[in-house]
Amino acid sequence: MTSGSSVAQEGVTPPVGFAHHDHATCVLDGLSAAEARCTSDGLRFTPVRRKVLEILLQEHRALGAYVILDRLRDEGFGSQPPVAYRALDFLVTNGLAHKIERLNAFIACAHPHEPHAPAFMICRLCEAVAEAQSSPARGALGAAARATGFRIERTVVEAEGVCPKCAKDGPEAERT
Amino acid sequence: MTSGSSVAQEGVTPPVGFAHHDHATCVLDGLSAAEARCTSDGLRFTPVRRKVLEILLQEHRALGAYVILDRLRDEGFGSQPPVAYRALDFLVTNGLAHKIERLNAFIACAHPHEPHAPAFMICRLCEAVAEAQSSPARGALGAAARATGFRIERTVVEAEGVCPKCAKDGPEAERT
DNA sequence: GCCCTCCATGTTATTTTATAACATTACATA
DNA sequence: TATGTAATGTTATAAAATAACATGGAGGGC
Repeated sequence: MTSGSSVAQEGVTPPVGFAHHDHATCVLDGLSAAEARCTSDGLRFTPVRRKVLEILLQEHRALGAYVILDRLRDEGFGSQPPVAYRALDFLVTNGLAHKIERLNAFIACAHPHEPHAPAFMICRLCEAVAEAQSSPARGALGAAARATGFRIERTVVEAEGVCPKCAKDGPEAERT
Repeated sequence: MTSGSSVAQEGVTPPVGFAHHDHATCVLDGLSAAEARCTSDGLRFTPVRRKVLEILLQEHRALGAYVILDRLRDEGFGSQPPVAYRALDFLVTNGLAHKIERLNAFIACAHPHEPHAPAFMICRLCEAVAEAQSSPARGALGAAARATGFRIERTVVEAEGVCPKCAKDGPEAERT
């Protein structure tokens, strides 16, 4: 984070993921935030769940369940699909991770502290994913919902495009 | 919101799908709009593609590829997955249908005339889906993208919740 | 008309993603 | 320690999607 590169506009929490930052703290902060949340909510932050969150925190990209499963196997955990899916389900249910529907893949939550309606920016070149906040009820979708009487409970907001790094690295450069 | 159940607010095109309407015209209009589009763009609106669109138009809900495939088989078309996936790919590519990522399913486009950024409202009780327009670049997501230099090319906006009919039919009534 | 090319379709096989169902183990606490 | 509940391990299978190659049909150039 070189200063200024993630200036907040219009009160938006700046997204993590594209900008330079001390990545080690992402992992440590994420794990301790999760630990705190689970303790205060009476949830069990078991070794598999912790390991899956750690795997996710190590990247600012979405990982498929089977990639996670491979890494679990390498670490000596169970290696059958339900092991990964159950841990992911726990993390998603409790707001510690999100599913990127567009990719059928999962990513650690970047703002595990408060409840929020996440929005994602997915780079189609380097596959980086950054999480921002959305306010779906406030835009055109919210207006349409109010107009029809639809009650929104949950939203999926995902933008596909090109991240600043890839845009700069040369037009349409493929992933190295 | 009893009267004017599809009143446009804030310039929003009212979504089709939840309100009463002459459903036969959905199918006919959809097919002729598609026909027109294909003719003017030099695209081939073949029998399979037409049939898949017709299948989709018959419901205001998203259908999985394998449901579509079953119906194709019933009508004497090929019955292997690629048949359905290729037709769906054609329809989605050309804006005549959309994929609902959250459901891994497909729905006919409700506004095949102009290019648009679709947004969907998905009822978790009756599975109805209505299409609205979104302006993702204008809200919090757009602000985050501008703040980081992310270039948005395509958006997925899907709201899950309860449609007006199900909300009225009794709290939490399951689908009959 | 005939050939040629392109595009669409048909078909087989496989990959990727996800869950059902049941057995076993760990944890809490009465 | 007995007992209930939640988590994990394991087997099997379902659901969604695509790769790869063969066949067929519509149009254009000759």
